[in-house]
Amino acid sequence: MDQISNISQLFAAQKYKLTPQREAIVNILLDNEKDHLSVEEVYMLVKLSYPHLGLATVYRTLELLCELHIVEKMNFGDGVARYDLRGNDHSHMHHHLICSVCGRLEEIKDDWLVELEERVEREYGFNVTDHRLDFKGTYGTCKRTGCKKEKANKAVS
Amino acid sequence: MDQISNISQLFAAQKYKLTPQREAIVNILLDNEKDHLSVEEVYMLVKLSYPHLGLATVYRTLELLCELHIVEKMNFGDGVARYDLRGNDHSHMHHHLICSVCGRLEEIKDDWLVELEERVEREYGFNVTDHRLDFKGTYGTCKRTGCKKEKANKAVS
DNA sequence: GATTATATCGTAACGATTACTATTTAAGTT
DNA sequence: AACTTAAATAGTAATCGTTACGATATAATC
Repeated sequence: MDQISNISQLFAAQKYKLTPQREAIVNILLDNEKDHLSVEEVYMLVKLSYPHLGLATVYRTLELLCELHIVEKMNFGDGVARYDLRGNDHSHMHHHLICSVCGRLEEIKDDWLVELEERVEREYGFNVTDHRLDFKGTYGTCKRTGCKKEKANKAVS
Repeated sequence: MDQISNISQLFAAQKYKLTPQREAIVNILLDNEKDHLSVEEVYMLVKLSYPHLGLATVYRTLELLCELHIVEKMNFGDGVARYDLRGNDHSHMHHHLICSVCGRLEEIKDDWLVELEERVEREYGFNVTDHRLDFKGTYGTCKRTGCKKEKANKAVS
């Protein structure tokens, strides 16, 4: 099933309406799946296809998408909330690599934490429902300031 | 060596002064090592022993401590920055368990990620300098709303 | 002791987010 | 189809954490 009708069903299941505004916002997120957009960035992009849309609606819609576990609200330390589309199973968040030279943010979509979660359960009596794993560091190719240009676009942490 | 003289040396090494205000703030952090205090909380606590201290000084000092890698600035999703004392080796941040029933925040001080960091290096050509690992979930003892009282104190995420 | 740099204080300014009121749109009812 | 009720949007004002700024105080240097 394609993403948008999948999401549409999630809305319906909770008696939420997939209004044109909400659909426009979801499409922006799908079109920029690789990025971690801020509210302001979503707002700018969505205004291209839906000029009349208000900022408050973006905030409300992203909050709703969060509640439905379609996106994850994250904070990478740059003062704005960023939103990350969850996978189709909506189970866990992916892991992140954050380059401190160029600011690039890459995702690891596998779940590397299965074993550690079992260990947490065993040793701490703690049942894990979600996790967050970020690595900060540098790409080998970035050590010689290879990709500083990107930094302006998405400064992170 | 005790913590405060250790920190004192770190200040001196970078030609920063350990003023009475800064020392008062550091002591609050040491006295509440287990917690993850917000700026406002540090401000309230430090005012008990140093009533004249200003809020801006708290912000500046915590920023400085961050720069010296004595504390780590974190964001658990409740809208305020929180600060966590790093270990004595100042190498890596600890992992966190965040209970979604009671809001409790526990630390795992071991580093469970050595292997995964090697894997990141190998598979992604990414050299890790720091990491962040949070688990969200529930304690077995919390499943029956065992400790809701604490929630008011430190709502997280 | 004069000079210069560093740190603090209090508050104003800023910026992201939330709250609020009026208006619009959709859904349900007779 | 008109009426009623509920849900969603728009625009903006208010809130709140954080940062910036000018004035003052403290410490270091000569």
